[in-house]
Amino acid sequence: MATNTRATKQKLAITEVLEGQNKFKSAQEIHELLTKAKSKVGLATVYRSLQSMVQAGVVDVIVSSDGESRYRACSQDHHHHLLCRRCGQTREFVAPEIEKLAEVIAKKYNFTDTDHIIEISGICKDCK
Amino acid sequence: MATNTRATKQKLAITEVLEGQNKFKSAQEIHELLTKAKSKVGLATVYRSLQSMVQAGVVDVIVSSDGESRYRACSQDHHHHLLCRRCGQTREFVAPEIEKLAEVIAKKYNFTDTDHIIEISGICKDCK
DNA sequence: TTAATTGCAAATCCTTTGCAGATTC
DNA sequence: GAATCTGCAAAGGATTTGCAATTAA
Repeated sequence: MATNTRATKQKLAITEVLEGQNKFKSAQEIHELLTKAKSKVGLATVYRSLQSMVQAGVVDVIVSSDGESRYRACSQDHHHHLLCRRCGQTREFVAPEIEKLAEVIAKKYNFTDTDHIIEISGICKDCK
Repeated sequence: MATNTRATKQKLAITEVLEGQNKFKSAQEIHELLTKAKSKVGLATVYRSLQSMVQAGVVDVIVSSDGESRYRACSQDHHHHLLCRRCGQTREFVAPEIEKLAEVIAKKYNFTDTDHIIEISGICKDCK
């Protein structure tokens, strides 16, 4: 593939927006953020840029359960969510042990560049 | 929603097809299989049935990297998935340690009746 | 009977593409 | 100046939805 990549205003703007986020965002959301930031970038360009950034390894993607791809600048500390099925409240938590285990499991099956989704749900004490 | 579910020929046909598979299949593939098997079932019905089956917990779903959902009859044991972001191949794994950790974390925040979603993604060795 | 389910086609939603003009190197 | 980008609008592909007809209970 084209290992070539030119530094354009659009790509810089996208990179900037991505770095201001700590959660995965969809291409459409990124496009909205750009618009709000007065950077006019076409939606198609957002998609194309994100694509090349993923290939270049500077951006991470995940596909959510509704089939939408979500992007985030690589290597940031991430956390996970604990969700109450009744009231919808969420809490964030960090669990280094789980991170490590996930890594070990991936390695066991020869997977690299790993990422993971861990969501725990239950009934919180207020709803009990 | 509707916890009600009627036993229709269509659902039976879908169940039958699913049970004859050991790999995740997309709704469209399942629809094709049905057609080949001389079971005329509308595509919309396939989607709707799969949806309710997932809710009922008798079918597993995963979303592949191209945004397509794939379905498979649940296997007995509780397991998780390792997904290759590039080719979409999946492997199942069981990790009692993770189960335990998830439980511990939930308890720490006073959550009960817990459940969890754990998906690890990466690039498999064939795609590297 | 009657509420759930189906099939069809139209409608959505996210994403990709074709192409002419604007840009970067 | 030439190879890449961009923007726009049209095209694609998966999934959903409206609605009248059908069917299970």
